[in-house]
Amino acid sequence: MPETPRRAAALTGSRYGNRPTMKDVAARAGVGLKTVSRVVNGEPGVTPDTERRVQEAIDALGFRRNDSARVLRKGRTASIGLVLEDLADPFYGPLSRAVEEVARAHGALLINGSSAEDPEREQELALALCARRVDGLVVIPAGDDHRYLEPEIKAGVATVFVDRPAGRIDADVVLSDNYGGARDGVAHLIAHGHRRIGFIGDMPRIHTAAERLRGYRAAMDAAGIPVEDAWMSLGATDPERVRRAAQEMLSGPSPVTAIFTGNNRVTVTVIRVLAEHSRSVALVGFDDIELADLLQPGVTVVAQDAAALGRTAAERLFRQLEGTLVMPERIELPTRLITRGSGELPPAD
Amino acid sequence: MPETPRRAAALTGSRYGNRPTMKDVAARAGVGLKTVSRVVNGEPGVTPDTERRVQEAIDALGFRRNDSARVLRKGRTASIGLVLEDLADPFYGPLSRAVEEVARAHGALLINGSSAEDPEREQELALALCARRVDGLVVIPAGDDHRYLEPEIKAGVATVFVDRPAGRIDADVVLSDNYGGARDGVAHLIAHGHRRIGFIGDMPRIHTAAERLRGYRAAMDAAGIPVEDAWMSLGATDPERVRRAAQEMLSGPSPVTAIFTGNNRVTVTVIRVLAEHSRSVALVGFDDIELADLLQPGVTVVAQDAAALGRTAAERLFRQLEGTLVMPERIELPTRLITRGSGELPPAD
DNA sequence: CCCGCATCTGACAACGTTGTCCAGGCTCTA
DNA sequence: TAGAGCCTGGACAACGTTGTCAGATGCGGG
Repeated sequence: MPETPRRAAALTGSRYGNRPTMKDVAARAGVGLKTVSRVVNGEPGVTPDTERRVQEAIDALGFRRNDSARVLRKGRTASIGLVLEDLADPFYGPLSRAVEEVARAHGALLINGSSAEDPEREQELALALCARRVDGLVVIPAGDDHRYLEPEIKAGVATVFVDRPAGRIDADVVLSDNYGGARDGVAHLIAHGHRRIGFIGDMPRIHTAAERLRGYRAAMDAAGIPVEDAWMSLGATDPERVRRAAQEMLSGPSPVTAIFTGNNRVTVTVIRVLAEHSRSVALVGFDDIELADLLQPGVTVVAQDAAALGRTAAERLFRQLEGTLVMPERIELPTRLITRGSGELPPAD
Repeated sequence: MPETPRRAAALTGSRYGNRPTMKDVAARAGVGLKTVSRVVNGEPGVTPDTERRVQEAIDALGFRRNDSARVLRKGRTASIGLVLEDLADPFYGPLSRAVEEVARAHGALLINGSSAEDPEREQELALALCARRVDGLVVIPAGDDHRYLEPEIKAGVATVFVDRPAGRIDADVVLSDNYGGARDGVAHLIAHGHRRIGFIGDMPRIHTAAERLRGYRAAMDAAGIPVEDAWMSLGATDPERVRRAAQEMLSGPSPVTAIFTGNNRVTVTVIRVLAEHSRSVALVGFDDIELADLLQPGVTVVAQDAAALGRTAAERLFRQLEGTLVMPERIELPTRLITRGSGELPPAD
């Protein structure tokens, strides 16, 4: 015997000590295998007396049904996958929670992972979830090509994209009105007398960033204000870059009197920069921020409803699973301008 | 035939259209089942030519290994469960993400769910995860009796509790130093001249809330300050209750000159109350808050490292799985006092 | 030319559950 | 009391994979 028993056990992977199975319960209760299955699943056709005997055996052995085997047999896992960008981002917390609540209402569990804005990692995660045979997938895309999901979708995995559209495939999408929200936010600044307005956003390859920039341009166009290149800055949202970008806009030959920020992380950094800045500068940010109302001045924002995004997407997912849905659809949720002071400051020049 | 084919398919749950299996791949490649398995798993002993044929068949059919079946056979799921209180709470985001990163490093996926601070839901969730045969469980307890997990732990499910200790069972626990942190925070207020200090915390049945209250009392005791009942308020952390509690403390016969808040949600509400309050009141809060530095004054906090809690717990979990751990242990992580202004205000009476 | 050995391949059982189907026992009625 | 019909219980196969083991193939040496 080349292996100790212990090592052998580790190799064959029989990790679960020796968990009792239905067979064990059946033996102990003196009934057939299928009868135990019936009791466990609350199926009819078992006399109270037999049921009691089986239940006693279950309790005595500490039996718990092995859902892996169940899944294999039934073909449905009662679980859905959520691929998002970063669980730790306060924007995705409520979204994630909303998806979870809908899943729970349908008796499903939620498996989730962060792509860290890396398309390759997104794909890896999504495919791992498919290999687990999740019933459905909610994806916040990091990449812009999702053809890798085509065979999965064809094989029956319900799929909904949120926050950003799918790339190069036809699928359900739930989005905020990024274009309209940004446009209205910038128009708000223009209405308060600003003309030199800066825009700081995320990398342009990210759909939401591009849309919000488009909204900014549209509002400026509509007001007949020519946009200078120095007023726009797109790129990574790390504090260093954003800080530099803001400082440059504020100090150039034609410094901006207002800034529109493209997402919550940018907004937070710009607030810091403005707090150190001598001149008063107006600010409107995309995404709401906790405590935004308590700052001096309060931060005016274009708020999206993250929970509604998640809820809508998950509900659509389960409707796909019910088979009542036919054509992929694009659903756009409105945003809401919340005025708190920073967006109503007059131009100071 | 009593059912239409379609309905029958729904009933038997053959959801996955007809996904190709290894058998299909084998047939198409003209090889044996096991050979396909070998190729898929990168096992040695397959000639390059055979491997190529198999690979072609895999690509042609769009085959993807069914991990449910694999799990059933191998006994390990390469997934761990995380039961937390609320995914949407900004405190749990980073914790969750940290657990995920460790899981990822070990090739495992993360399944998570929120207990909503409901012991019954915690149990339901934890047991559902065990039925899925997760390899391990990270639990942020809502309840105080975890004997229901005993059979699972005995059966080999690695288990670590975080943020709060397990109830009535012996298990690994990773905590912040709630007692010491609160004590130091209150001592900080005392050092700045306060004597009438209020404490607003979560429900006393929650371990962290009780520990932080204990820290408050210890600091007051150490300074020889008798605590009045009206200075302490424990209960749900909804804004209405907290608001009322704060207002009462500030307006009684001996109003407090400083408040220590028991967690992030309480702190946020109290900041709002103080912003409306005429007299200047000092504040130290447990848990850090985004933008706390930008408020006027900045909010002094006792910060815990949520990511470190998650990371430590998850690492311990995987060490349990490796079998290198023997005795359950209690790990306590230090907290850090961050002074920003609100905790250094002098008493105004 | 045949044997032995190494290498590659495939048949088969098993994982734990659920769906199908049939057997046996019971009750009720004619 | 016999037959019909219902109710309960159990034997068996199947889900898709992996571990075991034995068979097939090819090569080199005696």
